[in-house]
Amino acid sequence: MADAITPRSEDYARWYVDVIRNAKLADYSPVRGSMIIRPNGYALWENMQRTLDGMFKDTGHENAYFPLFIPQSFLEREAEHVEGFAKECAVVTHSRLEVDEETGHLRPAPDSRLEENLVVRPTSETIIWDAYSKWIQSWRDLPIKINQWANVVRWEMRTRLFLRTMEFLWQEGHTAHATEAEAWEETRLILDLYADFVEEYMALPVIRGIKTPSERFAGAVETLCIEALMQDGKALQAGTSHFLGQNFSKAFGCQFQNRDNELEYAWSTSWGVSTRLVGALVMGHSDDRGLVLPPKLAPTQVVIVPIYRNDADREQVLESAGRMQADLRKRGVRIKLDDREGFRPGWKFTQHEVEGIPLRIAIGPRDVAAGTVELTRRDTSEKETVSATGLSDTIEQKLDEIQKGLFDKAAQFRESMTTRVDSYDEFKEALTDKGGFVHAHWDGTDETEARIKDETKATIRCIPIDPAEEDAESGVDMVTGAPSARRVVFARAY
RNA sequence: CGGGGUGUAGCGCAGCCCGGUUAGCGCAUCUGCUUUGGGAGCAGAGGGUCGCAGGUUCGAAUCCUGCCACCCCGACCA
Repeated sequence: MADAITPRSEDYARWYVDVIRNAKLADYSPVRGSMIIRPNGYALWENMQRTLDGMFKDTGHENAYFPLFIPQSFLEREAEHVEGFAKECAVVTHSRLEVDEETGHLRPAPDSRLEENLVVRPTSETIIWDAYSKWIQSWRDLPIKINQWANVVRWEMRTRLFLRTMEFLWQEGHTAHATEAEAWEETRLILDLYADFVEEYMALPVIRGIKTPSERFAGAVETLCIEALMQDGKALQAGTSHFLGQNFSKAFGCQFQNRDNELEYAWSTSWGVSTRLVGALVMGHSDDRGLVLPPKLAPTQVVIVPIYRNDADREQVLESAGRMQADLRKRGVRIKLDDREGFRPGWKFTQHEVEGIPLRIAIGPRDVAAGTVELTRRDTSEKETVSATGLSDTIEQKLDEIQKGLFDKAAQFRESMTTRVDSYDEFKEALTDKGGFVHAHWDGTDETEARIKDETKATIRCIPIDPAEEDAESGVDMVTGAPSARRVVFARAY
């Protein structure tokens, strides 16, 4: 069932796809660049969703749902927004199909041409701000803090499972505020929320930073982001939080009367994370044997594999296993008893490892007799025999250890993959030799940034918000020698 | 859009150069028996418009022409 997984060292891209397919997270669909998210992958997404959704609600946000179709003209309203998204939109032009008598195939019926084309949303700022402009009249109508869970479509040239698909699932938050300061506060609040989520639940350390103008969201005044490092030394943007200023409120005529009785355009933010996070999770922790999942997000945290030779053993073992399962379930542990017939224990072990279940309990006649079970950690392969009494406590403790262990390992890896350089030669050397994050001085111009990207394929991932002391000091640009206030973070990225 | 590659059973492939019985192999699937502490063994079975459309030929998976699709690598993007 599980085919061989290409080792990371041999071909990282293939390894990534092999892990996803063997762990049954996703499959290709008949349409290029779009994927089927299978139950294992969707369960992972649901766990992320559930956690994030709770965090949004705890910070005063409400969920709503805006339509999939956007009038084409809406996209024209905000100049930079058009430029950023126009070239990757799916457009609906007809409302009906009919059989072409000549070819016998279906075609859009010519007389069903829409009066105005509809765009399948690549993001929802426009349709949401059109609505907000109707809802907001007074400072008393503010703030509006809405989130939606939705799918969006961007007609990408090159796609990769989870990391970049033409249709993807995400959440997009859209808020409207009475003051600039409040909107900024919101932008920053969400950035920290995202960072906390990725670090605490996904067990991946992130850098919080500001995007350079060239990497900014189309239509934003400022884009904040979190950047994570993958095992092949490439960076991945894991979430963005945009301060939109008054760009969209102006584009959609959304004014309100403020406390000083003046007309003012609303201040806004938007922010999102997507199913790309599932890809980040895979790339961040998994190994050559398959998926490795942090317990806090794993759909199944613990699996029990019963072992027996005959019916008498079977009955005894299953009874014991059933009791453990019930105890752990009561504690809120997501646990599965794999009592499927027709699969041998060894086969189950391997399968559960491929699927990334953090902890395995094996229990056989020997254990029942001795009052023990065998525990095996997915992340370290560490195996130990522990007492069946107090098992629930042991398990909970182990799950915590795994969660922490994964974060520490990823943090250590990032540390070892972070280089601080002062010259362009050192910079190129660091990129070629080991990749990862390279901290260097930059003169702040688009030209230098573009030149470096052109010559090295490395982009400025962000200007860190909380720089290390060594990065906060001033210096000179490694390429042009012009003054630089501080180091910024470069990397080759997904 | 540029470069590379691949389309033959659910998956992975061989066969094609040099046309010729009923298109083959591994894995997976199904049945039976034996097994079960790290991917089981034996026996049997089912499953194919050879990507599509033309053409050449007595005969095409194989040769010719055209088309389509997908994957990988780059530029663009979450």
